[in-house]
Amino acid sequence: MTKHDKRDARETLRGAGFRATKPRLLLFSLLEKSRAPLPIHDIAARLQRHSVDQVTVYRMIDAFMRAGLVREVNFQGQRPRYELVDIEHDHHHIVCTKCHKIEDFVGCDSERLEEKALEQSHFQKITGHSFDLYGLCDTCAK
Amino acid sequence: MTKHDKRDARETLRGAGFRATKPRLLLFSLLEKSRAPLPIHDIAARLQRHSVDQVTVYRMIDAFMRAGLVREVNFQGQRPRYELVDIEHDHHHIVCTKCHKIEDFVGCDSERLEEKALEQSHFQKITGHSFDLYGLCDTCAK
DNA sequence: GTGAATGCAAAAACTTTGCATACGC
DNA sequence: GCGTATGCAAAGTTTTTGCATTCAC
Repeated sequence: MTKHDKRDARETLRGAGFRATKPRLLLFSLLEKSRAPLPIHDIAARLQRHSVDQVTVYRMIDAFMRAGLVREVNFQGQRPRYELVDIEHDHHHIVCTKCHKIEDFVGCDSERLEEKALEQSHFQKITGHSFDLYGLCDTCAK
Repeated sequence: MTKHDKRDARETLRGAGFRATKPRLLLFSLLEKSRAPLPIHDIAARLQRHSVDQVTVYRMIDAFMRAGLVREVNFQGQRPRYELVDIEHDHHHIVCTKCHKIEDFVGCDSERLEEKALEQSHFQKITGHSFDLYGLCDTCAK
């Protein structure tokens, strides 16, 4: 993590009305470095080395979600995972059903489907969506 | 639940290699009648009136999932829900972010997206997908 | 200095496991 | 009758709550 990243994290936190505490900066850094969304368990395990309590992880994730900094992702048969929200690089996930490897992909044009759904349902407005694929990665398909 | 339904449930269970026990028939009936997928908590609460234990609910759901009779559905910030698999009437869900009402919609042509994802990723094969919408229902949008 | 945020302890909620009994076949 | 499936008890996990202390501002 570079100085630049650290300053960004600080600013983002402050901007969202948070104090830039050590546990929060560590969580930010961890999520930034992680290629895949992480479950609470993993986050807590890694931050424990820095004396951050599990309870603090729950509270930080909750606060970040409310502030729109973090997003929850749910995969079949797994506990919820969390990742930083990156508006400019929206993406979806593809999960290997065998080894649970996760990769990203972009280009889910859900607009058409949202329209369809509005016609079919008693809903007025769509505010979000989730779209995930399951399959076999190179290694597991062999 | 009609006699006809009951016979169907029996046959489906037997066909999947299960004994048609009272708790299983009750679970089947409950899921059949339910318009939305149900969380364990709800299922257990309703079957408790018929002296079915919570542990049995966990075990039945697990067994039915392995057998492909039941599918798990995950919504943001909620515990997993379960619904009967109905191959002929595949559908997706639209969830109200305010009152948590759930409706179905059909017509998610994911083939194109699956192709795109395969090109972008190191995956060989897509075996499934999940697609859910979030929004405001008629009542909550007012 | 002040109040938001944290750590620690404890409680609550959720899920799994073990085993004796019941019941579908 | 045989063996799967269940209920009950108990253990194991995960998540939430309370409160005194710490630390960012």
